[in-house]
Amino acid sequence: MNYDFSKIEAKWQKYWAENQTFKAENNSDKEKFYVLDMFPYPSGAGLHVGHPLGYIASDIYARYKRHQGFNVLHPMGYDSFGLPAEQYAIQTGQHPAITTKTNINRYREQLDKIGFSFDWSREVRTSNPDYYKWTQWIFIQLFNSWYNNDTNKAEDISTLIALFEKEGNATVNTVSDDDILVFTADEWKAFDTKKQQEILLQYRLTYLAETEVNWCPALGTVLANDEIINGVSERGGHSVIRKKMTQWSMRISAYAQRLLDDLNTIDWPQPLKDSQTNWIGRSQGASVTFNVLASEAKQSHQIDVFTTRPDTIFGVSFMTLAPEHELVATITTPEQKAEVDTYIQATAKRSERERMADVKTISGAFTGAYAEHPFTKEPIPIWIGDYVLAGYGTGAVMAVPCGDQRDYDFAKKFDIAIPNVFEGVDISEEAHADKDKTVIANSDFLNGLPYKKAMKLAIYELEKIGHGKGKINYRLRDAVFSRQRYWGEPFPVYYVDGMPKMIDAKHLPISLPEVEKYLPTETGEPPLGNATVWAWCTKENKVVDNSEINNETVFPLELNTMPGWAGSSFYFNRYMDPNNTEAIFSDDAINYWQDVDLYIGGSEHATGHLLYARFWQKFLFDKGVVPKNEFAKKLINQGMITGTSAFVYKDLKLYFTTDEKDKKQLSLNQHKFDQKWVISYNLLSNQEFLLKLFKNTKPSSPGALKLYEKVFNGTEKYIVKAAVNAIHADVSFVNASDELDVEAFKNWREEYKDAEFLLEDGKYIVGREVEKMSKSKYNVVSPDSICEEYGADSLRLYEMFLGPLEQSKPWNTAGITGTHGFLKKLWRLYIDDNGTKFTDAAPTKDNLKTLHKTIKKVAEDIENFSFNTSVSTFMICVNELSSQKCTSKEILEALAILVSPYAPHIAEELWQQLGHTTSIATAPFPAFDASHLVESSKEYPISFNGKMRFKLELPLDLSKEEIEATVMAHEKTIAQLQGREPKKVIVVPGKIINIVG
RNA sequence: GCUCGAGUGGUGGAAUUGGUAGACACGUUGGACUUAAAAUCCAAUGGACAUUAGUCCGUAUGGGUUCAAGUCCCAUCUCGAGUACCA
Repeated sequence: MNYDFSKIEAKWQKYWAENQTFKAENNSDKEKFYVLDMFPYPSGAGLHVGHPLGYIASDIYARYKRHQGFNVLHPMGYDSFGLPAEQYAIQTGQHPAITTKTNINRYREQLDKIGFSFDWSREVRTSNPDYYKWTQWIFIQLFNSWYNNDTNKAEDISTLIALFEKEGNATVNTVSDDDILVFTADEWKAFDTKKQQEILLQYRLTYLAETEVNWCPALGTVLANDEIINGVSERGGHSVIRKKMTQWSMRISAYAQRLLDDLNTIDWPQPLKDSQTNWIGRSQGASVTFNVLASEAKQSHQIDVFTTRPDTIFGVSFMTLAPEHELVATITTPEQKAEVDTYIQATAKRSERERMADVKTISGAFTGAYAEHPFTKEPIPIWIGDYVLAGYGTGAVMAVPCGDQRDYDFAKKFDIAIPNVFEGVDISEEAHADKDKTVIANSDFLNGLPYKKAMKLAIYELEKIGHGKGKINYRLRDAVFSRQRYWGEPFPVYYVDGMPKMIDAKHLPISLPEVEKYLPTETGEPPLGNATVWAWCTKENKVVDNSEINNETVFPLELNTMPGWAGSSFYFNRYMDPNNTEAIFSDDAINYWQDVDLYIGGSEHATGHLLYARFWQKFLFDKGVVPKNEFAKKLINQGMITGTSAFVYKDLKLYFTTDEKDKKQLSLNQHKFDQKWVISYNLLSNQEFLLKLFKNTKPSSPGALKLYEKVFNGTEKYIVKAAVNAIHADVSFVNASDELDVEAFKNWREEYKDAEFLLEDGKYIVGREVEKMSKSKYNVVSPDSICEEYGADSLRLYEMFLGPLEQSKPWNTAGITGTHGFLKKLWRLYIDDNGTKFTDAAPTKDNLKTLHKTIKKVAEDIENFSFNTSVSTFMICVNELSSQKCTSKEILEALAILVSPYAPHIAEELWQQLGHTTSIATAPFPAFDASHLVESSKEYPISFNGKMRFKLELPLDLSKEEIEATVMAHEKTIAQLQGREPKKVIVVPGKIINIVG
């Protein structure tokens, strides 16, 4: 009986589905283990072999944990709201729900073929109203909360109102909007409801505010900071401009410190933690207030700055404001107005991208105004410059040119003084930004102090005179939560007199309305503005026709939708109890499953999904909804699988040179053939071949003829070089030896129908290059085709065999014959043409040694996520057992279980052939017994001066002295030494012997 | 620029605490079987020299520590990822 993988795999996939083998129970005496994959966005292109890499790794781990007796939760679902489906809808009119469903079905089909042990009864789709009901629910919880810095957690908004009623807002310690009006308890009570609501919005964890946003005109929506890469949109690469809009925002800044601190409590990759740390961007320093010197006509103003170097405050020689700073217009003197206005206009025109690309150009303008130094009372000129960002800190800096390179460059350019406040430091060439070992000078009371002490004292003195205080600043901005798109979660929000009101949670979900067109309306409103049934009736508590809006009982609904990250910020919790209609999940479910034990996914989500999900988890933790402050204990980033592109070479041109290095001659003396040639890879550097080719096709043009004469009749020796155009060939036309199926290629590309292929040894060999897997490079390999040709087990093994999980590595289908051959060999260990081979024979010593060596290594490998090395271990094991002619059932049963997490189909089949009637999935993992590995002797490497010269088998119970004596007496040792007396003999029992001298 | 990661045969990679560099595969070469092909099996395969025995070189480069370095330290180069005027 042969290894018929397609029959076996179909059989067991059906068995698992019918028997719900991998259904996880929420009530179990077993210990829980939660293995999670980042759920995919179901794109129209389907999966390529790179996508399942992480899923295979997590599946191996999940299956291993089942063998270890855990109750394993291993779910899968779809992040099914998103831009591509909507873009497609705009182009074709097809409802995104339909495309999304089609894509999901295709994904499911592909996933099923690979044999994952997902509990599909728990599938979630973020675009499903049963699911986004809870996205909306969390939004309402955020709206009804504020952040209390005293208790350091989110609290219900009612506790804030109680505070206001008792003592106003002066003493409230919170994270809120910046420009907050201070009021007393009496004033609060006197405010009308609308005013009160406006004030509360400034404190809520999700709030509506006019913010400067990243507007992408091409996509017709705003983007979050993490959706912009190098100043253009992550999706599509469209330009992004800054624009003021009223938007929902999430007050993630309230959690900045906790998001930073708790990174220490989770086992996540360091690079990922680093990038979150970076993104949060905590910096410690002080805020300092400068008074603007009032010119006669004007009232006094103050400018707040944030600085990390209050110790250098005596080095301030000017101030710089962002061109957008609100005070610019007010303080600019009439004489400078024209210059300032010109500058502001010029910078406004430059896009974010230009500004970023052009860091070198220093530009700015003087406002004519002066501020007063808080200590020296000296006047300080106030400039504006676009190196100061409006969005960071206060949009203003105190410039200390001696200690900051940007300030230094600015001062040089505009000829501003550069006072030196560092002891013994030369600043004639550049600023001195180093903090350590720096001693402050020329700074009144700070003189002679090192950086740290000066910093403390400066803050103390600033506080004393009321001109500043210690402050911690974060780069992390509040996250814009509104998108002007159709295919996203609707907000459970309606507007009364311009103020947002939450729909009561019991009326959720608020389902996405139908629209005629998915584009913005003619008046520039988001696509939901096209909906005709999109108003909230407070009497009937349902969505009604827009015509019923009377702003008394029926009100307009919010037109924005939520961003892509909304639905993915809590799905891991929803999997615990995904079909619950009463609650986001039951108490039993969350208390049992708690959190994710292992999360596997791509590193591209470092500052998006993974930061937002941590934020929501912390919020839900504060509200007592979830028991854990962090949702995933351990996280692994799988590396990308790249493609191995194949190239053919056309448009052959020859260059002649007399010297390998003489590049000048290369550009002269060239000859292009008229023939339509496609030349094989190795011929490109074959002198003999190229010369012959040139000789045989004697050119007709005078120039080329001259060259011909020179090369063949001249006295000088020429080196010939080929230049070609490389074009991609579909990788499916290329075999394991890089040989191109020329006929298939010709049929694929009409224009090469009559081209002449210059072959080597009768073959056309392609060039190879590693590139990202993409349709346009014709290097995409789909898992379906691999499953069809080699089987899912071969695919699973091969994906793991390619290399370490975290590393990126190129895919080359050629190598899969290795793991496929292994499975055949494994099969033959159990079954051959005459049927099953296993017997009740007692295992031999060698059998046991091989098995237990394998058990030990594989268990260690899985725990360390070193899946590639286990595959080699299996190969070694099967090679050894084969040559031992092992037929022992005891050994073969254990081996089937070991292999089962990696190659589950063949393992199930062998398990059944061995006589079992239940699935192998929960068979206990074989126990390791070290006694089988105990050796009595060791083949010692004998080194001379560190170089291994020969090996010697010696009993392990010899003492150091005995070993040394035996080795020194050995004939090969004597031969090596050739009469020399060794200086030293190092003996490490059980390891090595090194003879020095 | 800054931060992090990585450089090992023709290729993917192994070497877990400093102790036999190149496991395991792919590819290549030769052989067996076959009318032939596929499949399968056997052997060789880092480089150079050598009839053999063996010798020398070899983990990006240059130094260092050590009886012993792919592994530790210093410097340099190259590639990849993230980030980018963050005051």
